Amino acid sequence: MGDTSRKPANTRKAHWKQNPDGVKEDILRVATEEFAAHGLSGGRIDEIARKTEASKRMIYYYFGDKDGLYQAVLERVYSTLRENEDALKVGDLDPVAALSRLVEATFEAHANTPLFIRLVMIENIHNAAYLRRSEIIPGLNRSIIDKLDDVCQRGKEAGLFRANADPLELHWLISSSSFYNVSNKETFSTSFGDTLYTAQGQARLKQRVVDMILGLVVIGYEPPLVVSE
Amino acid sequence: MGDTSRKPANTRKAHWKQNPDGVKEDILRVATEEFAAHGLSGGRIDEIARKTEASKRMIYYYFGDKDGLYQAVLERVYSTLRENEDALKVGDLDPVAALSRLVEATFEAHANTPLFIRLVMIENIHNAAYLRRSEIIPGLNRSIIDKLDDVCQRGKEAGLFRANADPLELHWLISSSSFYNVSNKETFSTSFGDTLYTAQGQARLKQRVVDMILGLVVIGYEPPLVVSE
DNA sequence: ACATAAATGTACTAACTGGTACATTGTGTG
DNA sequence: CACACAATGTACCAGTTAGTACATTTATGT
Repeated sequence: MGDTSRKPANTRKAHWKQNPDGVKEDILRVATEEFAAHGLSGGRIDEIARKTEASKRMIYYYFGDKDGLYQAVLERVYSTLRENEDALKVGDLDPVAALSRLVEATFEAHANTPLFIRLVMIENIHNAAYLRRSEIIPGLNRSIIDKLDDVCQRGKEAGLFRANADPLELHWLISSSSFYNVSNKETFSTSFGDTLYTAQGQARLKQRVVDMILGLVVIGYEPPLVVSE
Repeated sequence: MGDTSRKPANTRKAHWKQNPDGVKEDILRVATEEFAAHGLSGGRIDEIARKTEASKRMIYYYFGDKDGLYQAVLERVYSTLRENEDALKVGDLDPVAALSRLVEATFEAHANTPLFIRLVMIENIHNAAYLRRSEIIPGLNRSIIDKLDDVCQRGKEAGLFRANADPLELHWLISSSSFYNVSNKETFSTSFGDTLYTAQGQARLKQRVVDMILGLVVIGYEPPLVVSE
């Protein structure tokens, strides 16, 4: 093996380091993009193999089959999102400010994770079949409900919130706007123009969602009359 | 093989009537279900051919290719929906009742047309590429905006509505909850249980959405304190 | 009736795509 | 150092699926 005689053919990894987790992670990263872009049936294993450092062989080695890979992608994305949720602390804010902050944070979090949104859209197309099959996901979204519950209780005790304010309903209401904002951006823009999807439009929408939620929950709430932009 | 010598083999159409529109419509009906169920890439032409009275040959004869069929499905569904929208009249209601009715009707219309919702979800996965390519769809959803605009103007003139109430924003807000309610039913139920998707839950959600919108628009609005269920 | 075009049936194919068989290389362990 | 096992590369296959070639039947206008 003289100094020049060694020609490793494929330079990128002349000799592979044993790093299964790195390989798995790389595959998952690429697969997430592929499935988010084209769906489960539209996603191509060969395309994932082409874009990853690993090979098609390794995809099947670690994830079994296409469904297994999709499931792993789904679980990974849900986990990532839970971590984000957990990071948000509003315990030291007064109830109204806390609720306001939770709504804004949810709206922004959705806007910042379009890949997640797309995967959830796709999963709904599959009637949540893979989500249901998952063992790690049920109860994963608990933390956001807990936070809303805490805020609601504090708000009610302070006599600021209506008695019928319900954490689960609130989560649904907040999520619906936040999710739709990302999921239906393209069809909505196509039908009605992109006024609501400019920076100003998005800021205004976010404010409206906050106003709606506060209006529903906070007794005697009057939205700040932000007039001209 | 009985005494009756005439055995038409396939009884359903011993000799076909020339009825191109009927055939096209039949294909579209079946294709709508197929694409709504499995998406564009997941939908199978052979499966559509099997379920329709017509044959695979006729699908290509009338619609060219898979994309053409999908596009036709999309346009047909959007058109149907426009007709539904047009049918709704709220001109003779006072502004608050009219807005309330528009929200309820939108919520219900979405709940009643899951196939449409699924196709829009799928179209968003495709970044609205086919919707954009359509020549008949732009401006098709105009009528709902017109209705909201009319109601807003009447409400403002009567001094009932806030000055910044905006028809497009309102449509977005109303649609978001109505759409999400159907589109994300499966993942939401899986994560948080189906309390909100029982008959009572749905009625309550609908009421909440109405309350939110009225709270945002109607000056001094206080939601009716529907307490116990 | 007859020509012409529209509508339909049958059988086929070319390409794609998920998945696998088999050989090989690297790594930790006794 | 040898052995077992984990990790990887290469080439391949079998089933699926969109799309087509070609022949045939029905309606229609003259």
